Amino acid sequence: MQEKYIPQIVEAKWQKHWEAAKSFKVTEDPEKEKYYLLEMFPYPSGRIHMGHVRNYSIGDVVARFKRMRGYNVLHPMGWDAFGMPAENAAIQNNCHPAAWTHENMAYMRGQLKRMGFSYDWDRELATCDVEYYRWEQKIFLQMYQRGLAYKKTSFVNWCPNCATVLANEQVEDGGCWRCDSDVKQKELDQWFFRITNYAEELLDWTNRLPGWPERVLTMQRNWIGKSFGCEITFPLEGGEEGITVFTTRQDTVYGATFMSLAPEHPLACRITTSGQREAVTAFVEKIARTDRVCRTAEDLEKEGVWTGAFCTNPLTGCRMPVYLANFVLMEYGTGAVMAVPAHDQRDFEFARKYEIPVLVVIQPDGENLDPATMTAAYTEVGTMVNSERFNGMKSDVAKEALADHLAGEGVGKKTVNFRLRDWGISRQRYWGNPIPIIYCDICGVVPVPDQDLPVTLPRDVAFTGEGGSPLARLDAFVTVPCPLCGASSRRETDTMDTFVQSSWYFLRYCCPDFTGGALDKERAEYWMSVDQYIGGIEHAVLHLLYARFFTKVLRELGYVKVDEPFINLLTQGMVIKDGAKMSKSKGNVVDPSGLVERYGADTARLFSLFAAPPEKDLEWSDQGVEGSYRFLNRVWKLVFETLPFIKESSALQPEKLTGEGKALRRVVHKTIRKVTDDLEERFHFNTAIAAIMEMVNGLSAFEPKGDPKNGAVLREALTSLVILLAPFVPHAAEELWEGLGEVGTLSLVSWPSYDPDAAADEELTIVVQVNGKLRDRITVPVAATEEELRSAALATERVRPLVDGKSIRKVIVVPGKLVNIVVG
RNA sequence: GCCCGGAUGGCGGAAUUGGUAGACGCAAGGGACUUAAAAUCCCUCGUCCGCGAGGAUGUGCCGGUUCGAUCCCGGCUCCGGGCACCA
Repeated sequence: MQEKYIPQIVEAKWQKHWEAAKSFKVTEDPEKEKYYLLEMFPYPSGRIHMGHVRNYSIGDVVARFKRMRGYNVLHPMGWDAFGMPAENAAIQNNCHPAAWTHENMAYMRGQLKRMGFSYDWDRELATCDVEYYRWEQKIFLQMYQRGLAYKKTSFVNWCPNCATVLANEQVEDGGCWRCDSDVKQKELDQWFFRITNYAEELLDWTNRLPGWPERVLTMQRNWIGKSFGCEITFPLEGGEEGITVFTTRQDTVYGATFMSLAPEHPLACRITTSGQREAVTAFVEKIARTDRVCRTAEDLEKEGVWTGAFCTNPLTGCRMPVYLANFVLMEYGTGAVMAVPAHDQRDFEFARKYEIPVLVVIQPDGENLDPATMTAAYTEVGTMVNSERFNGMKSDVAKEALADHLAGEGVGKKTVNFRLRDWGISRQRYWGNPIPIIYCDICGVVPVPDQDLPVTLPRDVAFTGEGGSPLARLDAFVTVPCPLCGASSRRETDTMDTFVQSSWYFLRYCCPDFTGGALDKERAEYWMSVDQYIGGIEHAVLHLLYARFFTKVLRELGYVKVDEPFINLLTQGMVIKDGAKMSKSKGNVVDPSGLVERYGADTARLFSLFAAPPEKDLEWSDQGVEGSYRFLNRVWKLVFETLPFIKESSALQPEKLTGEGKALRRVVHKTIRKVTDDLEERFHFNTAIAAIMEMVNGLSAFEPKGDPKNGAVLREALTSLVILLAPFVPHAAEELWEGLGEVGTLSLVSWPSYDPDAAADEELTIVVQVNGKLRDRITVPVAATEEELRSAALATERVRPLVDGKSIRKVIVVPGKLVNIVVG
């Protein structure tokens, strides 16, 4: 080995070695226990950033550690390669999204390889490759056959000037991001996945994923939003039909004084009286002009319009005017709300504005609400009033009783409702997976037949950003004969949401070269589920929920057997600098390439692992990077300078060690224990590295290096040190391993186990407290009995004056820890 | 508003089950080496009092449980995140 540590040379050497030897290639081996480690795959945006470095460094430590622990480790990497930025780049720079994406992938692949991550590159996949997305089309059609994919109309953001659909993030202040025109709501026919079918199961399993962070599970539970209540039907005056509402507050039904419908409610138009028609039409149109973000803003003023119609409260017979209200959402519940102004804040504000009567049906304890003087709705539990037979009951008890009563009267029933909505997957974009559907005027919606799959994305399209999806303007793509009747028909030109691709990529990694279908069942069964998934908290809901849903769908379709895709989840914190997330606009971006050029990949990895535990935000520090680099230099120097003393060493005879040699060996084995625990149980890489640093400090200070009887123990210390470093700084560790004269690739050697006897202390420091205050420390043999501890503690010089002349009330002895003397 | 987190030296953080608070690193100060600087090595480093031995105090604030609380309980303050007209 060289005297001087030159990371650039060392790293290039070992990266070449691993690549040539295919050190990290894995195959399914039933004899070995598998471990599937996965980091969220990147979007090929151009170059990797510090967040990637951190995410993938964390993952690589785990992968390398588990590999050394003897697991058959699947550690793949690929590209979330479809998406809008590629299309934006095409519009702006006149280059094809495919070319842009492939260039980025090539560059970023080089960057990842330069970091020395131990991926099985033979399993690399890109979701924009037809060999990937063709299977997704097949899955889509299977879902369609089962009714899990279906079409319905839905609203999208629409720029009338560009004549194109906008994603939510392309709407800025209610205007188009490119031309600033006012964004309108446009109703389009779109494809949906029936995720709501799985709401109950998705919710249920949140209680069976102990390896997930609690806050992610909480977010998912909130997102699914299960609530218990009743459906109640209010008959419409002068008609057969009624309005059905969902409510969780059936205890307030006697206080319902009007009805609110979503402006989009199908009944809205039909029940409007001629006198109110003009006002209602104006209101509905106004709502259609508001974009979705404003529509659901908190501070939006409650507004509505009376339809001229009335319905009847089925319990009181009370006549209730039917309004349309801007805050009622068609997507939730039934799109209709029974309005109880006395006990719902929104209804209260609405009633005050339109001078609708307020009727109190729940009184708080020790108070007497008067509708005339109330300034806010009372929403807590109280005593029922004005509610006939339920008067005097506690409102929370009445909830149950009323549910039964409504059912008995035939006007309502108990029900549950979910906040979760079906997943709209249609995107009016080019750079995505084409939805394999054909529309025929005669046969209707026709799935693309199996033998015609895949529907490949045509290359020769023009990108202007105007006039909608480029696919829709490509006649050669759109016009096809109907597979059933042969008549000229049209292809679906929408592509799938990119979240669809990321919902099953982890399954395809199990068998990326499989040509017989989406998944090779046998291989998928061997590897699934993912044992450890690592990625950013920003995916807590959407990606992680969709992937769970998709796994369940694929289970139903017979592709996999598992219920859940990810057993353990680690959500790593952000990389921040000067207290803020790194961003171009803040000018606080640290480019990984510059860092790697200057210090090498090992230093970059070491710092991002040492500076903070993985789930916390990491504050970037240039001086901290220097420190990590200094540490590696110290390790290098230590090994290099100790080398001459271990050359001739004989076999290690632990029982013959004494004094400093024995103490050194104790440090070594304690460190192995500590690092193993931190990696295995806790993922506390920062404390593992701290322990290794302490061991290096100990080794550097070890004086009798030249004593031949210490040669063997020094050899053990150095080889252990290098192995412990291997998951964190693999290149330097490989080189040092070779320098020590060891054979084989370090990345593939076995992780050491510690010797409990060697790690055991002979003496312990015991703390002596008087009345809970630390007064002295005593050193005792490990085997000291409680009685010995007690008398030793009482006898020390510092303790005696504090105890003399006072009565000892109690002595608490905690073996191995402390003695506390309580005097009075 | 609701639901989660979190608060420890100048800074990042450690303390794994209620038992030595501040490991490890960074920064800072002092010293060695050098013509000099860089690099490297050694020492000091929570605060206050004391020449010193040592003492007092200290984990956001107030209180409680306990022989003993960064850790458990109750009440607050501040910071971060998620959800937010969800009927």
